[in-house]
Amino acid sequence: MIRIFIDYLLPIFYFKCMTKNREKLLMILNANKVPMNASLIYEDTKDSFDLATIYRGLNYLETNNYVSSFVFDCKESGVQRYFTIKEESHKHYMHCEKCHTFTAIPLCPLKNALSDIEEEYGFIVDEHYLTLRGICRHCAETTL
Amino acid sequence: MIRIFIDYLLPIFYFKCMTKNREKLLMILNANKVPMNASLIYEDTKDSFDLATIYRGLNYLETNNYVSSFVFDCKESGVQRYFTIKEESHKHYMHCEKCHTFTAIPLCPLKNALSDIEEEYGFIVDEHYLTLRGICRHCAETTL
DNA sequence: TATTTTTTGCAAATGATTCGCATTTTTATT
DNA sequence: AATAAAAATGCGAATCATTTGCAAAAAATA
Repeated sequence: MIRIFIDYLLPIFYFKCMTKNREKLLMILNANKVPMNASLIYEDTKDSFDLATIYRGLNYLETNNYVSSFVFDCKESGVQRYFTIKEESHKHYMHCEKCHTFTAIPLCPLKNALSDIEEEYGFIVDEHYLTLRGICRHCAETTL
Repeated sequence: MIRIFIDYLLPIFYFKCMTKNREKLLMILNANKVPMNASLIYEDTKDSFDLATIYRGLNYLETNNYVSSFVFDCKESGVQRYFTIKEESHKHYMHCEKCHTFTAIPLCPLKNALSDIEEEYGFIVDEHYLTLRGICRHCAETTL
C-alpha cells in the first residue's frame, strides 16, 4: 500500500503540482546544497520569475514538505528565511562570520539529549533548531 | 586589578550609563525571567517609553553585554527578536506551540558535542542557537 | 472549444525594526 | 551655580523582508 503510494501516486502528484517556478526552485536548492534565501534564489533564476512568485513557490514547497526553512540573523545580510531541500534526516548548519556561508553538520548532536529533555521537563518536542556561528575551516586557514 | 574593576569601576560605569529606560528594561526582563520581544516589553512599561526608545535601549544593553537575544519565528506572532538577561551560563528555550510561551532549559545539551564538531569540521564555534518547539507540560496535561 | 481553477507579475500593503531630527535631559566645563 | 557639550528621547518617516490584492496569463477540466 505504501509502496504503491510512493512508486505510483506520489510521482503523479508531484508531476501535477510542479509548476515551472516550483520545479526551478527545487533545482536550484538541489544544485546548491546549502540553505538559500529568497533573494539569493531570485538572483540565481536570473529574473525568470518575480520575487513574489518565488516566495509563493517556496511557501508552497514548504507546506507540501518538499523543503524546510529556518530564520537566521546574518550579520551581513540581516534576518532572513533560509530554505533547504527536505531530506530523510534533518540537518543543522554552521554559519561563518567571515565569509557568511553555511556548512552542513550531517549528524544531529542532539539525538539522545532530546528524549532526556522531554522526560525531564514533560515537554513534547516536535522540532528543534540548532545553528552554530563561528569561523569556517577555509576562513580559519586562510586568515592569520 | 580585576577585583578593583568588578567591585569599584563596574558599578560606577553601570550607574553612569543606566538611563531610566534601560533600568526599566532590565527590571522587566529580570522580573519576567523569559525571553521577551520589544512589543511585549512595551506593553509591560505601560507606555512609559516610546517603542523606538525601547529598541534603542535593548540594543544598547545587548552591545554592552547586559542582555542577549535571538530571533524566533512564533506561529502566532511571527518572526521577532527576543531578549533575555545575560547570565553566567547561557540558556536555551523551548517554545510551546499551544500557549506560545518559552520555558528555559537550564543546562545546555551541547556542551560536549561542540568540541567534537569543531574538531571534525575544523570550525571555530563562537556561539550556538538552539530552540525547541513543541507542547509544554502544562498544555500537554490540560488538553486531551 | 468553452469554462473553471491555478499561477503569475506588478504594485501596494504589512509589520518589525531603524533612523533623522528637533527637543529634552544629563553630564562636563567654566 | 550657570553654561556649554553630549547623550537620550519622542515622533514620524524610512527601511527591508515578506505577503497580499487584483487583473492577466497559463493550465486543468468539462
